[in-house]
Amino acid sequence: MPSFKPIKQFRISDEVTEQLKQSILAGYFKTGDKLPSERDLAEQFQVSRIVIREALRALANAGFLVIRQGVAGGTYVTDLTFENLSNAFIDLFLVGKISIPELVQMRTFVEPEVARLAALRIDRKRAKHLKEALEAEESPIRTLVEDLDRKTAVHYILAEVCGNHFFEALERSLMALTRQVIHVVEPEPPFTLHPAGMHRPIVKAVLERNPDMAAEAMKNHAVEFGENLINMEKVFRERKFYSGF
Amino acid sequence: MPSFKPIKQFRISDEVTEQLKQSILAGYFKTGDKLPSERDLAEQFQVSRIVIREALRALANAGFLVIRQGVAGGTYVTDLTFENLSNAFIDLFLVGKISIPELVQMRTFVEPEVARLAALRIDRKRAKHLKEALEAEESPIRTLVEDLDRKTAVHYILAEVCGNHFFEALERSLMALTRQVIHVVEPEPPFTLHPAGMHRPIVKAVLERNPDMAAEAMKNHAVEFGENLINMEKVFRERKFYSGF
DNA sequence: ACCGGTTTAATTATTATACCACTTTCATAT
DNA sequence: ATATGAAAGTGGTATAATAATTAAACCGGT
Repeated sequence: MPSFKPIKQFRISDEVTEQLKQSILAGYFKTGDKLPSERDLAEQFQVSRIVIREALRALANAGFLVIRQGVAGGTYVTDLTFENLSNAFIDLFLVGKISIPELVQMRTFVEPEVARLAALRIDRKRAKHLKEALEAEESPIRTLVEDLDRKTAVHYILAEVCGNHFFEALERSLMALTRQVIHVVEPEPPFTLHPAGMHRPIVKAVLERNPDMAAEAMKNHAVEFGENLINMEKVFRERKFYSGF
Repeated sequence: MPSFKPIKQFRISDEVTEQLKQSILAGYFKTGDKLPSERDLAEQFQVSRIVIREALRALANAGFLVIRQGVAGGTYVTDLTFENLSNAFIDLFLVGKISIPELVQMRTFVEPEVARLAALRIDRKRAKHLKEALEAEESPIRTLVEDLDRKTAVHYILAEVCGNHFFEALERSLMALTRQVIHVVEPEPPFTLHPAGMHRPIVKAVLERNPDMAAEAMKNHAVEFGENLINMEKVFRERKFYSGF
């Protein structure tokens, strides 16, 4: 007996989504281009405006489009960033599919390699950025968010320098996830988690173009920070447990 | 004069999306639960059905909900899978933010570690699965898709066994991306890309609980397969170039 | 008791229309 | 010149109606 394929019913809006996405991927619409208005698209596709809206919202949520109101508004093609990837990781964390120790293990494994690759490829311009980011870490902080921004800056630069967009995407997700963890756990004194100067040996090794030393330094950092993070979360759980009951 | 705070305008549907998402994350709706119908939600939130629909569709696209038509249909909470993560990676590949060599480099780095961890944690039941998957690889193939399914099975099992959901999620994304690449490039004879038996040394080492040997075997495999993949893509580009102009 | 068809009812999917809200542009008045 | 404000085009929201889908209940013949 032939194995019949079930009749797959697509929703009209999914069909529209797919066509629009393919138009973008094929380069028919380029970054910055404005798509026709919802009313025009409805006429072209011969469907109702709502169907068009659902398709556009789907692509906007996927990071392909930005939608603006107003007379000069409309739907514009935008450059796909790594943000959606990070959000996918964060969702997995929020539903408990990824735990903090698992995140720490991944960081401990991946980040030394990022540092190693960065040490192999660092150039003068990026070296300057790296030094500046390190200096900035040690100036007085105002808010927790600002502190985190500065502490993550070094990681971002290394990820960019490492020369592999896949590693860069992953590193950004690791940073975003870590920030999410910190945000959920709400540390009382944020200073103990990541004291200033922790990055100094890493940056030093990278600037000296010493891959092994860079990897080693990053490994130490990842292990130490990971322990702090896990402890912090443990304290948080206990605090929550005792206060909650 | 008092300093008035600007009224931040969110889209109503985003507000609804957020509330529903939080309800799910807080465990108020659990996997398998049915949300109220669109009409009921519209009444509860005091907004129109369209707003509710956009919110539900957004959460469905993010993998939190499934929507079914019909009398026993409705909106059901579903377990978040790794699929959205893979799709995010695939989108980045499709827009050219991740290249094939970068993918190969990541695989060459990550997969040996997955194999190493798997060798440390394999148990009897999983060992059996692994052996069966290896046998299945060598039976005659029917379709390209079926062939790919069987070739990826070993990787999936190892990813599951490795005991870290983050690695598992990443490994699945690597598989999904690789399949996407193969799909785009459409190899004429798929056999040369990944001959049967390639996984045998890896499985052997894992079953012997030899982490270093498992990592080494996987590394060799990843390098070899990666070279094949890159070559295949090169051939594809040239073929396309000559036939296209 | 089984098995096929048919009806029913609950739900989403789609359409149509209208109006609201936002924001740039530009003419007008001061 | 500058400020004001109307105009116009865009997405955002609301409402109402109809279509399509589908599980389940029902029915009727064998």
